[in-house]
Amino acid sequence: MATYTPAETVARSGFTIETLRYYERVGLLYDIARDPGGRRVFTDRDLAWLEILRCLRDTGMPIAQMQRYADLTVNDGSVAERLEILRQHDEAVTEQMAQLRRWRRHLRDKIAYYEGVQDQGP
Amino acid sequence: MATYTPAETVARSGFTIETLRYYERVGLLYDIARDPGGRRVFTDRDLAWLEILRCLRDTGMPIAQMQRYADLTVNDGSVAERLEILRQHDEAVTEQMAQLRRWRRHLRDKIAYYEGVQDQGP
DNA sequence: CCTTGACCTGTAGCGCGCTCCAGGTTCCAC
DNA sequence: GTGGAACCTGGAGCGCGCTACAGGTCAAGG
Repeated sequence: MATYTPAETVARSGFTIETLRYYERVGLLYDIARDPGGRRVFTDRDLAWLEILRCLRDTGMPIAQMQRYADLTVNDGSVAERLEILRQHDEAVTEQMAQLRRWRRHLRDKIAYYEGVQDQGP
Repeated sequence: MATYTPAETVARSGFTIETLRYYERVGLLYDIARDPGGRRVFTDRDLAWLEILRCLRDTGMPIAQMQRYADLTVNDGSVAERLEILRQHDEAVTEQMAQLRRWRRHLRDKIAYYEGVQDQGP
């Protein structure tokens, strides 16, 4: 199984090393291996998990809920509850997108208004 | 012209009174009238402006940029620059929506995977 | 060897966007 | 005219999600 140094993991995950350490501390990363010198050794499994974290984070899931999800995953918790979390989040993301669409319409109306003002000159 | 008490403004704008006071303090609200007792009196113009602020805020514009926009608006600043800000923000919102769409696809793949796992039973 | 730089742990601090006092006024209903 | 709610100002505090030390270890190149 391929392994990755912290620097490689930073490059591949897009998280900073500080964020990775922070995530490990707060329980979003678990069982991260160490080499004999004490340095972190990341695996493909870890990178896959980091991608999930990035997905959840970048779609606005709070850390507390990510912790819940992480806990269910590491402790072989209920698949049903994991599904529940993901489905609810999917709904939240959909709602977020709808909201953004509505506001963008607003924004574009405003832009059109200013374009009209501009055309009429000062 | 219709006027509104702080409580009415809270109800109509969706901001808390604390947020309204904060926005006034940092320069996002300007020339808010006072009644003889010193209380704020909001007008339709203020409510319209609050809706713009809500649009910008809820689509992720940082306060510093809202301040720039507010400054241009209150001081009759360049319409071209206001347009520039709004257009850039429109692009940012569009990018944000595209990102969300991509992540949602991811999320749904994950959900489908768990549904498969669940069907196979324990 | 010695330097250099990536990495470690533990802990403190920060920036953003509010949010919450403290201590006081004003208004309205009774 | 009294009680209570709504409001005021000024300033401190908070929650989130990192981010930045301090002080040290380890590994590789010259």
